Amino acid sequence: MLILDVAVPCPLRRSFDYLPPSGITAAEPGMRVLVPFGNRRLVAVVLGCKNETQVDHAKLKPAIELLDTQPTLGKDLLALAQWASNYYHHPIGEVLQQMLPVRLRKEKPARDQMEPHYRLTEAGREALASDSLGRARKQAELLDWLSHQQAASRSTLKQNGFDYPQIKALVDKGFIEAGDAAAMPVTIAEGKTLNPEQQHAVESIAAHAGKFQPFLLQGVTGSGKTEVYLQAIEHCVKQGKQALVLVPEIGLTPQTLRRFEARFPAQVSVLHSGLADGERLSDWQRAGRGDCSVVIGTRSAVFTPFNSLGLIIIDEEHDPSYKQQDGFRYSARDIAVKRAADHHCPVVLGSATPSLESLHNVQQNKYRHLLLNERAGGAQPPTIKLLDIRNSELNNGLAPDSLTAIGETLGKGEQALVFLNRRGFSPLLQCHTCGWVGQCDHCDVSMTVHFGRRQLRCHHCDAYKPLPDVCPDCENHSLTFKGPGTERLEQTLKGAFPDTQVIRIDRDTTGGKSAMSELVSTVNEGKPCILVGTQMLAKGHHFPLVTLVVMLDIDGGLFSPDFRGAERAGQLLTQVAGRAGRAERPGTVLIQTHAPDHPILATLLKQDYSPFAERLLAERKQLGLPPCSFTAVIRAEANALEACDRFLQAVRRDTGMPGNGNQFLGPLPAPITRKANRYRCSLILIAQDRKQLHALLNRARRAAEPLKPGFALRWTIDVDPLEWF
DNA sequence: AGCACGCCGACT
DNA sequence: GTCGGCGTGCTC
Repeated sequence: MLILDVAVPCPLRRSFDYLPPSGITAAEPGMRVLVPFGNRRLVAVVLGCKNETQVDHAKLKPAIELLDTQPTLGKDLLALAQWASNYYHHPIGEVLQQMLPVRLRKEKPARDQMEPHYRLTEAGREALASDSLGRARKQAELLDWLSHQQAASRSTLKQNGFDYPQIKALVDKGFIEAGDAAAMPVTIAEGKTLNPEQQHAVESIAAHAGKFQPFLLQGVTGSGKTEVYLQAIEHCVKQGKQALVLVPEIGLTPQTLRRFEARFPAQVSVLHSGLADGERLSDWQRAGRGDCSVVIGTRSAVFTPFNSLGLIIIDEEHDPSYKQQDGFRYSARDIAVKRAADHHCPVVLGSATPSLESLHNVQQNKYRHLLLNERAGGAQPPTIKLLDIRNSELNNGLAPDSLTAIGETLGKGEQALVFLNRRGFSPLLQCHTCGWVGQCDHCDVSMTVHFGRRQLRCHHCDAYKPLPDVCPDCENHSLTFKGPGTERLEQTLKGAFPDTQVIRIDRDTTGGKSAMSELVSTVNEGKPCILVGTQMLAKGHHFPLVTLVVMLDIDGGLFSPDFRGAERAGQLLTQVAGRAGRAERPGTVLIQTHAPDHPILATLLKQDYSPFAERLLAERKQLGLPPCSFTAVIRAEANALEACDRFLQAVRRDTGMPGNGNQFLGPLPAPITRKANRYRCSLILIAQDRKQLHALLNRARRAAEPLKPGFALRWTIDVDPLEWF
């Protein structure tokens, strides 16, 4: 009797046995099946076939329908899912569900989505040369654009502002033709000349083709990491293999994308969250067929199927967006390294400010270190100055010296950037008469004032209410704003420099689809202006005319209760500093601080990230914290704090004594105890090696599962957590 | 996670 | 008298 072992997308840490659908006598692992589950129908994945089952035959149900004729998930991805399920202690069914593109999670049968690729015909080339399109301006633009690209898919054309009617018109005129991606010629555009450091990096990576080897490519801003990626990919593609490039969530800027597309015409697939499900599926399948050479994508792209994977690149590898922060809490960076090992290929982790994890791996000789210290075009590193603001009169967070410096910068016809990692007008609304503060009804935090919207908003849940005119308690007109946010800074700066454009960049001003790129292009028109923004400013985008950066609240990171606070602060500072000054214009970074003698700032002042990181690493070693130890967090969430605490106490007790340097921390209540009306506690597990951590987690799981908390209590496991709460 | 089953308060 | 609140238990 044929029995299917099936992974069902539900939070249960096991698979389920089913009889095959009627008429089906064979199924392969990796195929999707539609199964009855409880009283629902779910798309599940076949893990394997067997002849017998422990399950009572009366309970056994037949599957409804086999949805694939070919396995959707190949052996490699299936094995990766099993590995990830064990590593992250997450149910296999949910892991597999995350691997599938959204389209394939639904019960429609899979159909290969072949997206046509367009290229110029001879007639088109002549038409372009003779400028014969006349009034059809958009069509002429398309033709011109395509002539530089060799070929492009419909979605690529759409991304570049060309619509289907224009494509159709040109096809009808015979100026362009459609074809399969596979039939498109693999061409590679000429690369730039490399400096010796870049050359060495590319050669090292290329020399390890076909072998598993991680590289940490550490290069200061402007040192040309991308060119190294491109040429390493070129080697890979020339051997007929595919490359995967992972970028942080906001790192997929149009500039970056264009650079890849220009180099590998018609060979790049893009996978990111903004894509429509259909487009996503088509690029996913295209990669699986081997019809593209390069896949660029954010976190989930690490699960893209490949025909022949030859290289993985993880850009800005320190970026926290690689770690999924809910549900299946995987790290795309770590999974990418595992995938490279499975596929016997090199993997490059690139960053100007590497994570301590990766630097530790270099020290352990697991990763090879490639350094790029030279800045392209001989640009000078910025000068970093500390501004002691103790006892200084601040104007909404800005020190007088900062304002002076901004004025001087504008006077020189240059641009200034003011960085504050706090959006909104003010983080606190308080009554000067009775002391009332605007607090969230659902979380233990104060609400942020959003002046433009005349609202109080909670930054931890989606609560908001109208901004009161008088104190809700004592009805006096004595409400005051405590502390600045980016919105307030914008106002202050507009007041101080009335003739200068102030551009604010944060989540509130970049909400629209193209808002961000519009703001960026306004800045890069080159007129003197002041940029105000949150950490969105620190990533991805280049502002070549910014010569002054002012950082307002670095202290928060330095004294953060989170053990990664200092690492984050240092990375942020280095990245933001990298925004200042290019080529011929040296930059200045002003750091406002109450702790000018802080040793971490002192180390960073030398304008070198490496000694700073080494110092932190030594500290982590001494304290037995990651990456010098291995951690996991069990979090509990319920309507009452006591319930969480009691549950985690019980888990800790039933897990037993860890010993040998392995230990528990907690249960500890989260610093923001109540969030969206839920109370949260963490139990932290610290182990001396990976194996012990997993042994500990297995025991904890066995302890937690039968506890049946009884209340509406939810608990989760987070392996290699970025935060303890 | 869903979804059903089951046992106690304010409504036509 | 019932509609519906969410506590608890199950899913091959």
